[in-house]
Amino acid sequence: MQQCCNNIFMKQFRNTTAKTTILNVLKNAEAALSHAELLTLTNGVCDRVTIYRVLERLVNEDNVHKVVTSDGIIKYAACNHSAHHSHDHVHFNCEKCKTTTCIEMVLPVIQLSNDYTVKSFNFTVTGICPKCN
Amino acid sequence: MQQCCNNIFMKQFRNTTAKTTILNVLKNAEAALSHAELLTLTNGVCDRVTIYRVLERLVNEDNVHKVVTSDGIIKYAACNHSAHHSHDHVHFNCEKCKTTTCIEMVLPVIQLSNDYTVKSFNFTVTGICPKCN
DNA sequence: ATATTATTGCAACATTGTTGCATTAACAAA
DNA sequence: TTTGTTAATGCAACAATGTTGCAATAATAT
Repeated sequence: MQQCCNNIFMKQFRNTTAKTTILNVLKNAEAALSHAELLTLTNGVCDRVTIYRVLERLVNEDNVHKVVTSDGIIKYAACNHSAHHSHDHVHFNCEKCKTTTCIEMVLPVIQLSNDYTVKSFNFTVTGICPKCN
Repeated sequence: MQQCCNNIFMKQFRNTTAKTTILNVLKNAEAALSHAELLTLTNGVCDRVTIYRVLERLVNEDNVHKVVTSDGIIKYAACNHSAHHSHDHVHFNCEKCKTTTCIEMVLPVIQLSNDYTVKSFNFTVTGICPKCN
Protein backbone atom coordinates (compact mmCIF):
# COMPACT_ATOMS: atom_id res chain seq x y z
CA MET A 1 0.00 0.00 0.00
CA GLN A 2 2.09 2.73 1.40
CA GLN A 3 4.88 3.55 -0.98
CA CYS A 4 8.21 3.82 0.63
CA CYS A 5 10.02 6.88 -0.72
CA ASN A 6 13.15 7.39 1.30
CA ASN A 7 15.22 9.66 -0.85
CA ILE A 8 14.68 13.11 -2.25
CA PHE A 9 14.32 11.98 -5.84
CA MET A 10 11.42 9.74 -4.86
CA LYS A 11 13.30 6.69 -6.04
CA GLN A 12 12.35 3.63 -4.06
CA PHE A 13 15.02 1.59 -2.38
CA ARG A 14 14.66 -2.18 -2.46
CA ASN A 15 15.73 -4.72 0.12
CA THR A 16 17.85 -7.19 -1.74
CA THR A 17 19.84 -10.13 -0.43
CA ALA A 18 23.10 -8.35 -1.22
CA LYS A 19 22.03 -5.33 0.77
CA THR A 20 20.75 -7.20 3.79
CA THR A 21 23.79 -9.47 3.86
CA ILE A 22 26.22 -6.56 3.73
CA LEU A 23 24.32 -4.66 6.40
CA ASN A 24 24.26 -7.74 8.65
CA VAL A 25 27.98 -8.31 8.24
CA LEU A 26 28.57 -4.69 9.20
CA LYS A 27 26.19 -4.91 12.18
CA ASN A 28 27.89 -8.04 13.50
CA ALA A 29 31.38 -6.66 12.95
CA GLU A 30 33.34 -5.45 15.95
CA ALA A 31 35.09 -2.84 13.85
CA ALA A 32 34.64 -0.85 10.67
CA LEU A 33 35.24 -2.86 7.50
CA SER A 34 36.85 -1.98 4.19
CA HIS A 35 35.45 -2.88 0.78
CA ALA A 36 38.05 -5.67 0.47
CA GLU A 37 37.14 -7.09 3.88
CA LEU A 38 33.44 -7.02 2.99
CA LEU A 39 34.18 -8.82 -0.25
CA THR A 40 35.59 -11.82 1.61
CA LEU A 41 33.15 -11.68 4.52
CA THR A 42 30.09 -11.70 2.26
CA ASN A 43 31.47 -14.86 0.72
CA GLY A 44 30.49 -14.35 -2.89
CA VAL A 45 26.89 -13.30 -2.25
CA CYS A 46 27.33 -10.65 -4.91
CA ASP A 47 29.75 -9.00 -7.28
CA ARG A 48 32.58 -6.66 -6.29
CA VAL A 49 30.83 -3.79 -8.09
CA THR A 50 27.58 -4.48 -6.27
CA ILE A 51 29.34 -4.02 -2.93
CA TYR A 52 30.43 -0.54 -4.00
CA ARG A 53 26.89 0.31 -5.07
CA VAL A 54 25.22 -1.17 -1.98
CA LEU A 55 27.61 0.69 0.32
CA GLU A 56 26.79 3.93 -1.44
CA ARG A 57 23.10 3.30 -0.91
CA LEU A 58 23.53 2.29 2.72
CA VAL A 59 25.41 5.52 3.38
CA ASN A 60 22.69 7.56 1.63
CA GLU A 61 20.02 5.79 3.64
CA ASP A 62 21.94 6.68 6.79
CA ASN A 63 22.31 3.07 7.87
CA VAL A 64 26.07 3.02 7.48
CA HIS A 65 28.73 5.65 7.87
CA LYS A 66 32.04 6.05 6.14
CA VAL A 67 35.28 6.32 8.05
CA VAL A 68 38.65 7.25 6.62
CA THR A 69 41.63 5.88 8.52
CA SER A 70 44.88 7.78 8.97
CA ASP A 71 46.33 5.69 6.15
CA GLY A 72 43.58 6.80 3.78
CA ILE A 73 41.76 3.48 3.84
CA ILE A 74 38.01 3.86 3.57
CA LYS A 75 36.00 1.75 5.98
CA TYR A 76 32.31 1.37 6.73
CA ALA A 77 30.48 0.89 9.99
CA ALA A 78 26.81 0.23 10.73
CA CYS A 79 25.25 3.23 12.41
CA ASN A 80 24.31 2.89 16.03
CA HIS A 81 20.94 4.63 16.03
CA SER A 82 20.91 5.33 19.72
CA ALA A 83 20.31 8.51 21.64
CA HIS A 84 23.86 9.67 21.12
CA HIS A 85 23.96 8.79 17.43
CA SER A 86 26.01 11.06 15.23
CA HIS A 87 28.37 10.42 12.35
CA ASP A 88 30.69 13.02 13.72
CA HIS A 89 32.42 11.01 16.37
CA VAL A 90 35.98 9.92 17.00
CA HIS A 91 37.36 6.74 15.47
CA PHE A 92 40.23 4.79 16.90
CA ASN A 93 42.69 3.02 14.65
CA CYS A 94 44.80 0.35 16.36
CA GLU A 95 48.34 -0.07 15.01
CA LYS A 96 48.52 -3.64 16.21
CA CYS A 97 45.24 -5.29 15.27
CA LYS A 98 44.54 -2.76 12.48
CA THR A 99 40.94 -2.34 13.57
CA THR A 100 38.97 0.86 13.34
CA THR A 101 36.34 1.33 16.00
CA CYS A 102 33.79 4.00 16.78
CA ILE A 103 34.12 5.96 19.99
CA GLU A 104 30.75 7.64 20.22
CA MET A 105 31.07 8.85 23.77
CA VAL A 106 34.01 11.19 23.28
CA LEU A 107 33.38 14.51 21.62
CA PRO A 108 36.34 16.52 20.37
CA VAL A 109 36.40 20.21 21.15
CA ILE A 110 37.95 22.68 18.75
CA GLN A 111 37.61 26.39 18.32
CA LEU A 112 37.90 27.64 14.76
CA SER A 113 37.58 31.30 13.91
CA ASN A 114 34.06 32.09 12.81
CA ASP A 115 34.85 32.73 9.15
CA TYR A 116 35.01 28.95 8.78
CA THR A 117 31.73 27.09 8.23
CA VAL A 118 32.07 23.62 9.70
CA LYS A 119 29.83 20.93 8.20
CA SER A 120 31.40 17.67 9.34
CA PHE A 121 34.68 16.21 10.45
CA ASN A 122 36.75 13.08 10.29
CA PHE A 123 38.77 12.45 13.43
CA THR A 124 40.84 9.28 13.55
CA VAL A 125 43.14 8.66 16.47
CA THR A 126 45.95 6.14 15.94
CA GLY A 127 47.60 4.14 18.70
CA ILE A 128 47.07 0.96 20.68
CA CYS A 129 43.55 -0.11 21.61
CA PRO A 130 42.54 -1.47 25.06
CA LYS A 131 42.48 -5.07 23.82
CA CYS A 132 46.06 -4.90 22.53
CA ASN A 133 47.33 -2.91 25.49
CA MET B 1 83.76 16.05 5.15
CA GLN B 2 80.98 15.55 7.59
CA GLN B 3 78.86 12.63 6.51
CA CYS B 4 75.23 13.32 6.65
CA CYS B 5 73.37 10.35 8.10
CA ASN B 6 69.81 11.38 8.62
CA ASN B 7 68.01 8.12 8.96
CA ILE B 8 68.30 5.30 11.42
CA PHE B 9 69.75 2.83 8.95
CA MET B 10 72.68 5.17 8.29
CA LYS B 11 71.68 5.45 4.67
CA GLN B 12 72.58 8.83 3.26
CA PHE B 13 69.91 10.91 1.60
CA ARG B 14 70.85 12.81 -1.54
CA ASN B 15 69.55 16.12 -2.79
CA THR B 16 68.32 15.48 -6.27
CA THR B 17 66.53 17.81 -8.66
CA ALA B 18 63.36 15.77 -8.33
CA LYS B 19 63.42 16.07 -4.56
CA THR B 20 64.19 19.79 -4.43
CA THR B 21 61.60 20.56 -7.11
CA ILE B 22 58.88 18.62 -5.30
CA LEU B 23 59.74 20.21 -1.96
CA ASN B 24 59.72 23.68 -3.52
CA VAL B 25 56.34 23.09 -5.13
CA LEU B 26 55.00 22.01 -1.76
CA LYS B 27 56.56 24.98 0.03
CA ASN B 28 55.07 27.44 -2.45
CA ALA B 29 51.66 25.79 -2.40
CA GLU B 30 48.86 27.45 -0.49
CA ALA B 31 47.31 24.09 0.32
CA ALA B 32 48.25 20.46 0.64
CA LEU B 33 48.76 18.68 -2.68
CA SER B 34 47.91 15.19 -3.88
CA HIS B 35 50.22 12.96 -5.88
CA ALA B 36 48.24 13.74 -9.04
CA GLU B 37 48.48 17.49 -8.44
CA LEU B 38 52.22 17.22 -7.85
CA LEU B 39 52.58 15.27 -11.08
CA THR B 40 51.23 18.17 -13.12
CA LEU B 41 52.83 20.93 -11.04
CA THR B 42 56.32 19.44 -11.32
CA ASN B 43 55.84 19.56 -15.07
CA GLY B 44 57.60 16.35 -16.07
CA VAL B 45 60.71 16.87 -13.97
CA CYS B 46 60.56 13.20 -13.08
CA ASP B 47 58.59 10.00 -13.39
CA ARG B 48 55.28 9.25 -11.65
CA VAL B 49 56.98 6.52 -9.61
CA THR B 50 59.74 8.87 -8.50
CA ILE B 51 57.17 11.23 -7.03
CA TYR B 52 55.85 8.41 -4.84
CA ARG B 53 59.37 7.57 -3.71
CA VAL B 54 60.44 11.16 -3.11
CA LEU B 55 57.31 11.85 -1.09
CA GLU B 56 58.04 8.83 1.08
CA ARG B 57 61.55 10.13 1.71
CA LEU B 58 60.38 13.67 2.43
CA VAL B 59 57.93 12.32 5.01
CA ASN B 60 60.66 10.20 6.61
CA GLU B 61 63.00 13.19 6.72
CA ASP B 62 60.24 15.14 8.45
CA ASN B 63 60.17 17.83 5.79
CA VAL B 64 56.68 16.99 4.62
CA HIS B 65 53.63 15.61 6.35
CA LYS B 66 50.84 13.46 5.05
CA VAL B 67 47.21 14.49 5.35
CA VAL B 68 44.20 12.32 4.64
CA THR B 69 41.08 14.21 3.61
CA SER B 70 37.57 13.16 4.62
CA ASP B 71 37.20 11.62 1.16
CA GLY B 72 40.26 9.43 1.69
CA ILE B 73 42.47 11.44 -0.65
CA ILE B 74 46.08 11.55 0.50
CA LYS B 75 47.71 14.96 0.33
CA TYR B 76 51.11 16.29 1.29
CA ALA B 77 52.13 19.59 2.86
CA ALA B 78 55.56 21.06 3.57
CA CYS B 79 56.19 21.20 7.29
CA ASN B 80 56.24 24.58 8.92
CA HIS B 81 59.19 24.17 11.26
CA SER B 82 58.20 26.98 13.56
CA ALA B 83 57.80 27.08 17.31
CA HIS B 84 54.36 25.52 17.13
CA HIS B 85 55.34 22.83 14.66
CA SER B 86 53.61 19.49 15.04
CA HIS B 87 52.16 17.05 12.58
CA ASP B 88 49.22 16.57 14.83
CA HIS B 89 47.20 19.59 13.93
CA VAL B 90 43.80 20.17 12.41
CA HIS B 91 43.32 20.28 8.64
CA PHE B 92 40.49 22.06 6.91
CA ASN B 93 38.96 20.68 3.75
CA CYS B 94 36.89 23.18 1.76
CA GLU B 95 33.90 21.73 -0.10
CA LYS B 96 33.93 24.54 -2.65
CA CYS B 97 37.56 25.06 -3.66
CA LYS B 98 38.57 21.51 -2.64
CA THR B 99 41.68 22.74 -0.87
CA THR B 100 43.15 21.21 2.24
CA THR B 101 44.96 23.62 4.53
CA CYS B 102 46.81 23.28 7.82
CA ILE B 103 45.40 24.98 10.87
CA GLU B 104 48.32 24.81 13.26
CA MET B 105 46.94 27.17 15.85
CA VAL B 106 43.93 25.14 16.87
CA LEU B 107 44.45 22.13 19.08
CA PRO B 108 41.63 19.64 19.46
CA VAL B 109 40.83 18.42 22.94
CA ILE B 110 39.59 14.90 23.55
CA GLN B 111 39.48 12.72 26.60
CA LEU B 112 39.92 9.01 25.93
CA SER B 113 39.90 6.48 28.73
CA ASN B 114 43.45 5.66 29.77
CA ASP B 115 43.51 2.11 28.41
CA TYR B 116 44.01 3.69 24.99
CA THR B 117 47.54 4.64 23.98
CA VAL B 118 47.37 7.59 21.63
CA LYS B 119 50.28 8.00 19.22
CA SER B 120 48.97 10.39 16.58
CA PHE B 121 45.77 11.60 15.02
CA ASN B 122 44.28 12.74 11.75
CA PHE B 123 41.65 15.43 12.17
CA THR B 124 40.11 16.85 9.03
CA VAL B 125 37.26 19.31 9.27
CA THR B 126 35.08 19.72 6.20
CA GLY B 127 33.08 22.84 5.36
CA ILE B 128 33.56 26.21 3.70
CA CYS B 129 36.84 28.06 4.10
CA PRO B 130 37.12 31.83 4.79
CA LYS B 131 38.02 32.61 1.16
CA CYS B 132 34.89 30.90 -0.17
CA ASN B 133 32.64 32.21 2.59
C1' DA C 1 88.87 12.38 -11.05
C1' DT C 2 86.97 8.22 -9.16
C1' DA C 3 84.36 4.76 -6.58
C1' DT C 4 80.29 3.88 -4.20
C1' DT C 5 75.60 3.54 -3.99
C1' DA C 6 71.28 6.36 -3.59
C1' DT C 7 68.14 7.56 -6.94
C1' DT C 8 65.81 7.31 -11.25
C1' DG C 9 63.13 5.58 -15.42
C1' DC C 10 60.81 2.12 -17.41
C1' DA C 11 58.04 -1.81 -17.78
C1' DA C 12 55.05 -4.72 -15.75
C1' DC C 13 51.97 -5.66 -12.35
C1' DA C 14 48.41 -5.28 -8.40
C1' DT C 15 44.74 -2.93 -6.31
C1' DT C 16 40.96 0.07 -6.15
C1' DG C 17 37.18 2.40 -8.02
C1' DT C 18 33.94 3.62 -12.18
C1' DT C 19 30.73 3.12 -16.19
C1' DG C 20 27.54 1.08 -19.75
C1' DC C 21 24.36 -2.20 -20.77
C1' DA C 22 21.68 -6.34 -20.99
C1' DT C 23 19.49 -9.33 -17.54
C1' DT C 24 17.31 -10.26 -13.14
C1' DA C 25 14.39 -9.72 -9.36
C1' DA C 26 11.72 -6.61 -5.79
C1' DC C 27 7.69 -4.61 -5.10
C1' DA C 28 3.16 -2.06 -6.06
C1' DA C 29 -1.03 -2.68 -8.16
C1' DA C 30 -4.48 -5.40 -10.38
C1' DT D 1 -1.49 -14.94 -7.45
C1' DT D 2 -0.11 -12.79 -11.53
C1' DT D 3 1.70 -8.81 -13.96
C1' DG D 4 4.14 -4.43 -15.11
C1' DT D 5 7.57 -1.29 -13.75
C1' DT D 6 12.07 -0.31 -12.75
C1' DA D 7 15.66 -0.78 -9.03
C1' DA D 8 19.36 -3.69 -8.61
C1' DT D 9 22.70 -6.92 -10.35
C1' DG D 10 26.54 -9.20 -13.11
C1' DC D 11 29.76 -8.79 -16.40
C1' DA D 12 33.09 -6.70 -19.20
C1' DA D 13 35.83 -3.04 -20.02
C1' DC D 14 38.02 0.79 -18.44
C1' DA D 15 40.43 4.45 -15.45
C1' DA D 16 43.06 5.74 -11.59
C1' DT D 17 46.20 4.75 -8.07
C1' DG D 18 49.91 2.49 -5.96
C1' DT D 19 53.92 -1.17 -6.00
C1' DT D 20 58.09 -3.84 -7.45
C1' DG D 21 62.36 -5.38 -10.00
C1' DC D 22 66.13 -4.10 -12.43
C1' DA D 23 69.39 -1.82 -15.36
C1' DA D 24 71.06 2.90 -16.04
C1' DT D 25 72.13 7.33 -14.01
C1' DA D 26 73.94 10.78 -11.05
C1' DA D 27 75.05 12.69 -6.19
C1' DT D 28 78.44 12.62 -2.86
C1' DA D 29 82.73 11.32 0.00
C1' DT D 30 87.27 10.37 -0.75
